[in-house]
Amino acid sequence: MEKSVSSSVIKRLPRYYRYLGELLSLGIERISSKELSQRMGITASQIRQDLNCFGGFGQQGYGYNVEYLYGEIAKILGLDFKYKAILVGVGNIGHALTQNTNFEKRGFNLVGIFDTDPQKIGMKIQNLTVLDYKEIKSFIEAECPTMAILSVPRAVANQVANELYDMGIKAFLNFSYAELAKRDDVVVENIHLGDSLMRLCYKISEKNKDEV
Amino acid sequence: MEKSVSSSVIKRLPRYYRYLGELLSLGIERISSKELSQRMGITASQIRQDLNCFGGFGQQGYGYNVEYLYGEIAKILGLDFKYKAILVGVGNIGHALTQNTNFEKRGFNLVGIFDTDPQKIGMKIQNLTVLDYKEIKSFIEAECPTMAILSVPRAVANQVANELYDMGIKAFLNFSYAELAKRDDVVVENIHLGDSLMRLCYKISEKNKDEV
DNA sequence: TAGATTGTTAATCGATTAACAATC
DNA sequence: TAGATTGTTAATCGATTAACAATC
Repeated sequence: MEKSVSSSVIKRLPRYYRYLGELLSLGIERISSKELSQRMGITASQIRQDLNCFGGFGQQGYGYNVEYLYGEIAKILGLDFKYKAILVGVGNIGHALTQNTNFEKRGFNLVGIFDTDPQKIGMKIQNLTVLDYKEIKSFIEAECPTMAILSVPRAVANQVANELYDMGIKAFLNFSYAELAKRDDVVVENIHLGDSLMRLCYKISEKNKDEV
Repeated sequence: MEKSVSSSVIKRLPRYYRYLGELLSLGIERISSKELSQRMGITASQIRQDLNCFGGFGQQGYGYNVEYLYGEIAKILGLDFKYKAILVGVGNIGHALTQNTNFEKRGFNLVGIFDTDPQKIGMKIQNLTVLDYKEIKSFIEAECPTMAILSVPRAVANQVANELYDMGIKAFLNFSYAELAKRDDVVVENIHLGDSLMRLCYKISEKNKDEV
């Protein structure tokens, strides 16, 4: 029904949200697109265009109320509703995630952790106990989580994703180096650390070339 | 001197590299832009345009030799040269990184790990001992690392980055939630896990709207 | 040679920036 | 009211796709 918002805009939303959160914590009440643009290093035009994809949140001659806009972006992102999430694979990255990430602040509620390794099953992580992956089906049926964080080895990533899909999970945060097969009714965010390293490597190499 | 390649193209390079690596391990010798485009879910035109930013790696009527192209992209990315990297901050994420990431394959060589926490200093991680952050200056002077992985708390991220900059480090892989101040002679890759979570949250919320 | 597929130019599409009337 | 700044339309810019001549 609604005209869908371009992915370029979506990618910038969390960054706006972060900056506004910072302004808020600094006690700044209002901000103009011009000042925000200077802080963020983008154009004021882009900020106004981006925000107007979702509605008019500002006021002519005044700018934007920081607290209000912060709240509105939270609503746009869907952070006001906490989706249930499970973590599949307690590797180092999976483990690190549970410790570092404030899921609650980013729209999620971690409700279950799974692994196949007997050494890990039973471990306490945060306020949760690592469960046997064999129990995941009944768990999902009972709890109906929306999202799964995939932190399993590359070789089994697609198989696990398919199993979870069949159990009803249609959203993935994918840390595995595998590329998940695309499906129309599934949303995925990939975090490929290796790709980031390679891009950085490229940038360093380019810079060095220029200097020589 | 060279016309610089657009960042849209750069972003795709690691993905090409991954796909080619996979083809290589499958024993596939040659591939046309058409077939690769189908596998990757992009257009053949885009693949040819992207590659031709760097040179003509294919052959009319034949396509691309997988092994050759794989090697060429590695060169473009700079993976053939191993830049020395240090890890600053042995939080969970920092620790996880050292275990999971095959730095060698992505252009880097991890040569030092630093923290300020006495409990962590002296720990053995991989083949390295965690050193006191106080010693980092002399270490950098001796080893001349190119890149630093910043895995420190948000509050000190910019301060640490500035210190490292003054010691000569001009490339950062930033895991901290802070946004590093931009400098002309510094290259940065940011990994903001929180942003990925929020984007996923947005996508889930949008999907749910459509279904209602 | 005929067929296939590249490299490259031209056409299209989308995203960003600029401009300005509306309005607080 | 005058000044500031938005929301929005128009202009520009860049990236993607299509087309095709070159060539293996």
